[in-house]
Amino acid sequence: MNKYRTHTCGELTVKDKDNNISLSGWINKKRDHGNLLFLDLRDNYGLTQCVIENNHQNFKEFEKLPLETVIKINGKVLERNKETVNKDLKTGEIEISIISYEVLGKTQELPLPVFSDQEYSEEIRLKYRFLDLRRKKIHQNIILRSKVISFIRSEMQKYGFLEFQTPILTSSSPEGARDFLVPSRLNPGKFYALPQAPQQFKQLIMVSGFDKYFQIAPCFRDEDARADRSPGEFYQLDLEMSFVEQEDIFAVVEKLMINMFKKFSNKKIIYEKFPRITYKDSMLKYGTDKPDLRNPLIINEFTEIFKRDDVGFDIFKKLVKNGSVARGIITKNTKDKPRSFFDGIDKWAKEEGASGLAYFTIEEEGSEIKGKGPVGKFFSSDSIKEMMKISNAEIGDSIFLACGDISEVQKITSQARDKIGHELNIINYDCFAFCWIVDYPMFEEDEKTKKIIFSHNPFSMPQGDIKKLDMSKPLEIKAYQYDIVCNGIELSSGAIRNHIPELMYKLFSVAGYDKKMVDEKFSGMINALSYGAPPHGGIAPGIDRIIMLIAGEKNIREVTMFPMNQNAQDLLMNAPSEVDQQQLKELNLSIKKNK
RNA sequence: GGGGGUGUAGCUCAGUUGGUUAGAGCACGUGCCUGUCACGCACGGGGCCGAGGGUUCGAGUCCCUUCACUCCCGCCA
Repeated sequence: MNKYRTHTCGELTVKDKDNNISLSGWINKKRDHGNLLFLDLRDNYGLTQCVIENNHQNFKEFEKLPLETVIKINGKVLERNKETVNKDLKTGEIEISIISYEVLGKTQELPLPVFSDQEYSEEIRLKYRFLDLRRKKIHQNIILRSKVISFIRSEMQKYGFLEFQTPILTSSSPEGARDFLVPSRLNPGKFYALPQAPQQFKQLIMVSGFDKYFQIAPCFRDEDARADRSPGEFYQLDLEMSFVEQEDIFAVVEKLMINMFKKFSNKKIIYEKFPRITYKDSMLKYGTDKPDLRNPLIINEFTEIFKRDDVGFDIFKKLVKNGSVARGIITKNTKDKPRSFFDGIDKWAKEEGASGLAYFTIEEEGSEIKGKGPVGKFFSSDSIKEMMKISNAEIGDSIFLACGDISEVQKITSQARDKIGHELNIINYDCFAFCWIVDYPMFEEDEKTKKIIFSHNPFSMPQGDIKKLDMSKPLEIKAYQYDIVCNGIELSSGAIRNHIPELMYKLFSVAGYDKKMVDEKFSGMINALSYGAPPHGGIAPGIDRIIMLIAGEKNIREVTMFPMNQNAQDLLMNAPSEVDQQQLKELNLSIKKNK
């Protein structure tokens, strides 16, 4: 028999009535009636009410045990009478009459209460993460995470994927995020880098003939944090398949996502066949490549309107003349919304750093269509009709307008979609809206340097006839590159890879890398592709974000056991920390002190 | 690197227009209480009001600097 317990705190029922049992766990809560004391004992599995009376020889001493003390209780299972049953507890029909007990782990005064639904500062939560993790909600989130990961493993195996590990100490790559570097003792002056993703390795696995690979892969990127982005490290479901096209990848991932979200969440999945939206359309209609499709609002292109002679909105007309674009959002039937609603949106836009949002409401006076609102008077009846045609707007709807350079307008209209949708309460938050964003451009122009750079992954396969690709117009080349987005959160990106070395050199040369540089920086990859590489492709959904969505959490720390804070510090383990001079010496490093 | 928010008891927070001894709930301590499940009641201990400087007769409150946490922008192929 186990020394500490015969049962867990979540399993005893009336069936165990009159049995002598023992439980071990934490004192979750005490209710001390002076001559009678109730104690809720908690472990990973649940809560059991234990009771002790003042005729017990240790009653006085027992009363003094602080919350969160770990104790073992020997006792007898009693059926509760009808009036005292607690329906909220699995074990609510019984209680344990305490015969004897033993303190297994004492506690100091708690820096944060475990039994409470209060919110605590991140600093205290992270410093005492082991206490925080005892709390119900986050404890359940972490268990959910474990279950989701197990589910992924078994599904992937069912689909015929093999799980492999890839190196953690690897080489620095010139593209992408900042690397974490690890100095090499045996190779003074040289560094390993932690992988930003196992990108090259998974391609090498395909070249090695393994056909279908997956891994719950740790990824390391030295970039600043966000609510949905852990600093330092995160996990991806990294997968890669040989002899496949884009559609084959989509089929596997859609199946996995739908099975997973259905199994672990009750929220509705709006589109079981994920809609495909081209990057170009997404940027136009939603102003971003991670649209939240729960929101019905759509951005409309109105630039041409401001070239008309019967539109007198001079600020926008002038901007448009100089190459700016004008786009707008229609809100349905908002003619009776108070002025404060419209001005609130405008004010908000200004706070977001935009020059504000102009607006008017479409109204009918007699048979005349008119714009009502601060800028309504600048639009002729015909021009409003044209805008209504473009946007399917009707009488009683309102139009919010932004004008500026294209990236500025995309940004503010995208944010305005969220803001207005939220204010109008037209977003159904109780569902999942997945979509694929497809046809990403291979290259883009760096806004500052005006250089041509890879827009996503340099290893992606360009679309079209490979032999006829026009490298003189690189910005027109699309790639077999795709993202999954759910509820406005980018879950993953992937691509069909370029497995043809000559084509790789060509594409790299467009981005300013000559053959020598490519050979040097990507020697492993290029070399491998030169010895018979299969066509292949893959994707890498972010595990942490998937769990965030399923758990309904807004912050990634709520689904991460031991996260770092925003400054990439681990307050529990005190990392990063200074190291001994001796360690530095062995690594051939010296620290330059900042003044 | 830039912008916003927050910082008051162990924890979560209140603190008015600058005004005398800085409050509440939980936790902790003492006492009472035999059916609670957020048990109840009474009493008590506990404060560098994030730190530093300034304005003022007087600063938790106003100003400046700085630190911490957080959200956002940049960044994240």
